[in-house]
Amino acid sequence: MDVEGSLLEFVGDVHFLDLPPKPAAKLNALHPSDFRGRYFEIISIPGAEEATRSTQIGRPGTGNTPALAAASLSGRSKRKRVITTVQRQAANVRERRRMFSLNEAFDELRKKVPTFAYEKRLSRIETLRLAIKLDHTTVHMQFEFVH
DNA sequence: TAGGCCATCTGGTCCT
DNA sequence: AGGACCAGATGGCCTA
Repeated sequence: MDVEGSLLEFVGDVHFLDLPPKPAAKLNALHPSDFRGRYFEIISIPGAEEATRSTQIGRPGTGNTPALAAASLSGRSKRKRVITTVQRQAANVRERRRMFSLNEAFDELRKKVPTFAYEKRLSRIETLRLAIKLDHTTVHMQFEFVH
């Protein structure tokens, strides 16, 4: 595998330096200050944190959503898990935290993949693909060294 | 303006 | 039961 050639594929697409903060896209967020993106801090929603720690989920019956239809097709239970607004907000907070940590991991990975001083930072998919290529190259080199 | 990228929301499923 | 994980949908930002 030609790593250098692979790296060249990313010319013009990569940047070592941080880009200015990018506001979150969704405007119907939970809170007016709920702008973050990967560069923003995760905020807490009143009530949501509490709901995260202690929640009650009602199960009043089944619905008829597309998702349920999909569940039906896959042979899974049709029982719908109904949650309150507060519980949904808490789940959203958890999901944002999860994605935040995922992005932190991506940032860590970006630091480990050698790139040129591009104008843009590596995208997530580029980071993964480059890391895979480098890993393959490393394995190949180790194999040749041993044999 | 189209396409790529990303954050967020959402609901289903998995797992403890 | 409830949190974690996942994927689809949506919409904003940016660049060519």
